Amino acid sequence: MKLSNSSQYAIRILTYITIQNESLINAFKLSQTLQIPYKFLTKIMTALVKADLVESTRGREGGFRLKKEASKIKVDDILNIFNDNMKKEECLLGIGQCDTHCKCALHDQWMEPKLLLQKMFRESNLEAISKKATKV
Amino acid sequence: MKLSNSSQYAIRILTYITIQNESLINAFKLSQTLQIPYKFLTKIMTALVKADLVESTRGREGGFRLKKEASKIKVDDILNIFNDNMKKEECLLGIGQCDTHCKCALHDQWMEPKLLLQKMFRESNLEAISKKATKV
DNA sequence: AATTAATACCACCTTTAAGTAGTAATTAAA
DNA sequence: TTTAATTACTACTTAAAGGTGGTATTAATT
Ligand code: SF4
Ligand code: SF4
Repeated sequence: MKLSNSSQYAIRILTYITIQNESLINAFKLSQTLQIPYKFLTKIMTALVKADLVESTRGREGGFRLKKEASKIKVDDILNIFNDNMKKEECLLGIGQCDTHCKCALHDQWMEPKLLLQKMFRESNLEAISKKATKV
Repeated sequence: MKLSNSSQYAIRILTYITIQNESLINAFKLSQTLQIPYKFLTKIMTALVKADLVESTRGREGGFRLKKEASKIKVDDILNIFNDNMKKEECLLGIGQCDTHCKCALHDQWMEPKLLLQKMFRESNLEAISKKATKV
């Protein structure tokens, strides 16, 4: 019942970049500040670049910045990259394909938290959540 | 954002045993009915026996039955076996040790679904949920 | 032009979850 | 007492996530 490390890291990275609001932040700084293993972090950054959430500048004095406005990047966009988002049909017991008539033992109780999680992921954007964070 | 296969299987197994309410059900029957790989299922059953949720009878005509009343077995008890329960300090972004003053970017939105999930796991018992299930 | 500091890429290693195989122990039935 | 049907135990294999290492590429500085 948790997000993958990649997703957790990615959200923290992007939140931090949003808060800093500098022209460019490099991987070493991110790795140090957020305590994420450098090599793993660069792997994640490459994924964020490929997903068009971040743009990179190579070479000396290079680094990363957001590619869109922070308000346009939703948590869901981040989770999608690592296949870690809460899908409409997200299933708690792994039987799948159920509805209100054909349902598993936990269906009823699962619907409410599931919807809240979907809502949180789909409606939260980086600008909004980065304002709330008091630590990254 | 999902339970482990072991937890999913275990909940389905125990729900099915509760619904059947037979004196003994054997692993082959469970495996067939619930479409769970036989060898993996027997491994899970051993864990359930060791956790005292189920008792077994070995040898010919043997099988499994609940060791306590269904109403006394909570979903949380099952998840605990596979270390898959929602702990009080369960953390979404992996920073840990936060409160309302020192919190991550998603803390506020995470509290509500987290509490609902805790509630679901801690307050649901096998008797109640097995009545709701229309499929296992 | 050479050096340095950065990202990109590719291949590998490690750990954990998921699943499989074989055999021993147990018990009822034949 | 033998056989068949069952759970228990131990060890292995596979797949996926998490993480590391080395080198190529890029670009500003010297
Ligand atoms: S009812 Fe249960 S098994 Fe069916 S899709 Fe929903 S969570 Fe999964
Ligand atoms: S505030 Fe965020 S990082 Fe801190 S414990 Fe809660 S979920 Fe984890």
